[in-house]
Amino acid sequence: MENGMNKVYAPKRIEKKWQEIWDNEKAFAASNDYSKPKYYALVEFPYPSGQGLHVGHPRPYTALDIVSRKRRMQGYNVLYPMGWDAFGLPTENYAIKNKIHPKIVTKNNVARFKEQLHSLGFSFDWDREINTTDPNYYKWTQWIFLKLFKAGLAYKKEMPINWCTSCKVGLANEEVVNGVCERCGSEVVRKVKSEWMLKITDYADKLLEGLDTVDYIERVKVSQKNWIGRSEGAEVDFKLKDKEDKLRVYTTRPDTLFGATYMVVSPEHPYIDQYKDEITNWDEIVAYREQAAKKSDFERTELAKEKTGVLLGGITAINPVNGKEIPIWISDYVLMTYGTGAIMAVPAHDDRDWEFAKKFNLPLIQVVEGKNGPVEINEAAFTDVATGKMIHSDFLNGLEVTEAKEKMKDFLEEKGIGTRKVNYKLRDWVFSRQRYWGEPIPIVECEKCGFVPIDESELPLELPEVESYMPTDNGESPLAAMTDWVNVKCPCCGGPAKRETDTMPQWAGSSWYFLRYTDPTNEEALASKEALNYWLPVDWYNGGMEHTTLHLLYSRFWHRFLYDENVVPTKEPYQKRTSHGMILGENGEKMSKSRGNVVNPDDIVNEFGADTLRTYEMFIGAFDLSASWSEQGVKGCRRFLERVWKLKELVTDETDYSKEMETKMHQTIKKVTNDFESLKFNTAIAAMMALINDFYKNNSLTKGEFKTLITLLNPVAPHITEELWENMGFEGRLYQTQWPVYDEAKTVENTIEIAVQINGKTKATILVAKEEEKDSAIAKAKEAIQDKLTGNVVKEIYVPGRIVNIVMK
RNA sequence: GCAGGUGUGGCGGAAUGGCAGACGCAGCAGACUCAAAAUCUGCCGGUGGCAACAUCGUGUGGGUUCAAGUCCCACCACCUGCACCA
Repeated sequence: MENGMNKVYAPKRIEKKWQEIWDNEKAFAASNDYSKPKYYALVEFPYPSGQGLHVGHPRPYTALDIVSRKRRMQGYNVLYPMGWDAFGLPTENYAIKNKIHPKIVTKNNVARFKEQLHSLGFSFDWDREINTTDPNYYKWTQWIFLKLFKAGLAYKKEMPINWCTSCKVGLANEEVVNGVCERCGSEVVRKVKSEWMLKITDYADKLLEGLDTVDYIERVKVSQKNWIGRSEGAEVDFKLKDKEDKLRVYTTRPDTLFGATYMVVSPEHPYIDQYKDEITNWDEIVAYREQAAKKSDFERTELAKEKTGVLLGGITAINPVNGKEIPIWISDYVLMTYGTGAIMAVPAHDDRDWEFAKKFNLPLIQVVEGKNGPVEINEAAFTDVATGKMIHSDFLNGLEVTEAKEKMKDFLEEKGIGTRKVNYKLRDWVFSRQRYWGEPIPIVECEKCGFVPIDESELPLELPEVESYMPTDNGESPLAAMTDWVNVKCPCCGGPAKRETDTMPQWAGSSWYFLRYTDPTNEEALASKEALNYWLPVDWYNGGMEHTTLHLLYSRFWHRFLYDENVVPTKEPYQKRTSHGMILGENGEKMSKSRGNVVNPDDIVNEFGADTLRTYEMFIGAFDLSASWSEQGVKGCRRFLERVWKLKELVTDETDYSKEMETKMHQTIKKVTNDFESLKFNTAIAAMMALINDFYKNNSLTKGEFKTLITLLNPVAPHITEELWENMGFEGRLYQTQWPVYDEAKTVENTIEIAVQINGKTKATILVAKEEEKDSAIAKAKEAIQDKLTGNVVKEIYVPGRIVNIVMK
């Protein structure tokens, strides 16, 4: 029991001791006993960078560690796994620079990360560790790709890539900073390359509908919806004057068709070349197209969005509803990649069209007015759909906008000049990378048979050893230089063929990793049916806001596809999704080397201990908001743990709760239990701080009270509490103990202090019984404020347990 | 511009429509100490008052209510995404 060494709280010794014990006892291994209730808690697995663990990593890890530890004590079979999202650019760039195999770089980084995570005492099930760069893992990433290919969801397409003119390398968007190469600062241009694409757009509606069935925090749902960007409208055909061809446009406002005064096509629209001979100002058009093509994404978004354009001379269109002849313009505010690449412009009721019309002096025709009469359209476009009423629109006149939309759609379909149409902002997923450090795409290109998938039995298709990890001069992956790897026989006809040399993006391995954790060593399948049936869906997934669009959408897409292929049992992978806020430097700025405000978690563990770091990161503030680091705050948490440690000297032999502390104990259990499940770790810790302040005030506490306290605190500070448990001679291990339960009836004090107010202002407080009747409560209240009852009492309000309010005139 | 979020002491932050500022940090005073650190005790939103107490106070302006940080309307500021998607 008590010995000299344990007089002083020494986290270094205690933490190492318990980490070893937990490892040896496999304390946190998820069981394969599928009869127990399960709980699957998941945090985004890290990219093992060369910098090691950042002080931001432990925030979400500790949060779900708390939930996992608590759930285990409540009798759940908990799966809380960890792994490595280890393919990626920084590793590859490091490998290029230092001429080390990325495999070795990854191995070293993983070892460092693992040691750091281990030192923080997370209850991960290390037996289920996975690594996306392990061929036994990416075998199944490739397997899923083959399934997508066979289902017609993977295809090749010419796409522009970012090309650094100096490095002669294709760059990821993240490597292009302000239009120049991040590494060398040279100009980055567009270069067209044939790329693998995944047809995520086929799943737009399914991904949208699925959101209604899951419990994601609101802003995550909203950004998923915005990213998919569904809009309902119509496609309408405008006849070209004196031609057979029709110019098809997409619009969400078919109701405003009578207000169309011109049309705009994107600079890449095929009609421009098709009618080259009839266009009267061809030179002008060519010049404009060149200028538009040169604009980088940076210029299109960051710079002033002054409208530009040229008139398409010699060609006009006919408005199908009123037969009016209108001009056609070319402008880069119309995108070829959305809708039909052409629009009808209604400047009176669309901000962009209005701006364009003002600049080029084009006419405005108002077709919608306000509910209560005319509105001015010469100052700004009138775009209010909710209150608009149709005018100057023939058969639509007098209708509200929403009615007019439907009536016009019916009309268009009846007359055969248009159809209802749904569009999405979501684009297909560019799946190729011209890089070495990624999963090889398991496809062979045969001159005769085209793209042929390799046979499943040949998976994993492993990365070959190469001399250099540099992409080639013409922008191809380093794999392209490996001719004996590239040249193969066609699996289909046996003729000469070439392997695909592009690799998959980092998003691939992370799109299904949560499935592998359920059965990480399975060689027959990505996971067994039994394991998937039992563990899915993930009950709680937490990750950063930066992943709420792409990673979340991509993994939901793959999961839904695997559901359709009958591989997984649930439509949605994650039942609940939360996001944590960033941890900023002491100065309130983002932590970065250049700002010199980076905090290394190792230093905190060394100086204060892992339990202090964990407690501090949970106490720092609301979990979903960003928070600034404070060394003083860390010290405060260490002080709290010291006070918990020293409490053992005040513990009596009594095993029950004491009379005076009983209510407080039940209240604290209730608060901590609920707060842990609703991300309110800061208030849970505050409640425990308040509890020990009471113990110190009383200068004593019972064994039962201490037991409950350290059990409640265990998920937050697992080492110190386990040590105290052992010191006190309590039975077994703390991590194997039952989570404390509270009695609702005992969470309310028998005598309560309530406020007495006059006209809502507190004047005094009185003591009343838990079930005090209204009459006697009011009588007591009046007695307490006797001298202030000077007016006519018009109303007496009693809220049991809260207040008495006397309303006087 | 659109969407989402946030505005409360010196600071981080608490408050199912019911005593605003729990808990922590910093600060001040005291105890212990030769001294410092650590620890312990007390105080700690503003103004007035020796005090009891009074009065103001949750970004701004209105409103609903016996009662508003909390609900409604209109604004302001900051943060985070998306950004010419017809």
